[in-house]
Amino acid sequence: MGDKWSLLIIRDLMFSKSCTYGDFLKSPEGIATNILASRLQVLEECKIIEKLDHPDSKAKVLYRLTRKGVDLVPILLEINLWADKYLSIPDERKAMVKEMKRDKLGFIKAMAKNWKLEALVVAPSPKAI
Amino acid sequence: MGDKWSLLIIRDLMFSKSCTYGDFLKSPEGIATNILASRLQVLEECKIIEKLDHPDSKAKVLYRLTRKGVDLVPILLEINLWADKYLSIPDERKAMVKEMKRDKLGFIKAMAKNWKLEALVVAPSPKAI
DNA sequence: CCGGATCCGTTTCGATACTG
DNA sequence: CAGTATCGAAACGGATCCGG
Repeated sequence: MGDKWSLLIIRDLMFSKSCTYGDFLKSPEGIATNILASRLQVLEECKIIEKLDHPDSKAKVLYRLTRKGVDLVPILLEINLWADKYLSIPDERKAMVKEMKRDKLGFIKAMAKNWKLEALVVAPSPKAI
Repeated sequence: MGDKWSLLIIRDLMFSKSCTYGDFLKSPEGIATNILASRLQVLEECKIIEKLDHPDSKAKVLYRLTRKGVDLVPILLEINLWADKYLSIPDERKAMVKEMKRDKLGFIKAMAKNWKLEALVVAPSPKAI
């Protein structure tokens, strides 16, 4: 499951707000629908992501990183740092990389914490508030 | 160049003593000769590895990580830590992972240092001494 | 509409045999 | 030893169709 597309899905889950099938499709790299579906399935079987019912509509599905998935953050972080040094990085991600550099451990902890918060926030629909 | 085989080549260069075409072929994963050749070429084009003449024989070729390649160490390290937590790791690598955990920064620095030493050691043939 | 599944032409991969 | 050549198998990707 360490292929290009899986990595991009994980990246989107971590660093963008992407969490639905449609979100991943919109990613600039342009994944095909069949590839996306198969990768999501593999990642779910590996227990790196999990499916949740979307609070708003039955037709939507939420994807979320599991603990095993969140533990991939340090790897993605190092990849970002390397890419920042040797490749060109999209502007929108520069601030994040800067923060990674400034406080690596803090960044990782913040990510893990965000995940717990989001678990609570997602459950009740915004409309229900 | 972030595919399975390229990663394994880099891993071998970093953590095993592998540095020739033949060494990589002997890796337990069993890469095919044509794939190996193509990946070595790509990695060289990306300036992650470089070719050197083998000091002993014209027929041999040494591959070595460049600075850009050595800078991948933190990524491989984090992958090892994750794999150690969630997958089963070969016994021979357990000691190394333990050392990585104990002193992450020290490990990375040691790797970088080793590289400079090896650069000096490799140049003159052992026979010439 | 959203989340997929299916079909199909094209590209890439990879095992083996072979060459310098 | 360090690679090419060949060729079947697998993966990709685009378009389209299906179910809730």
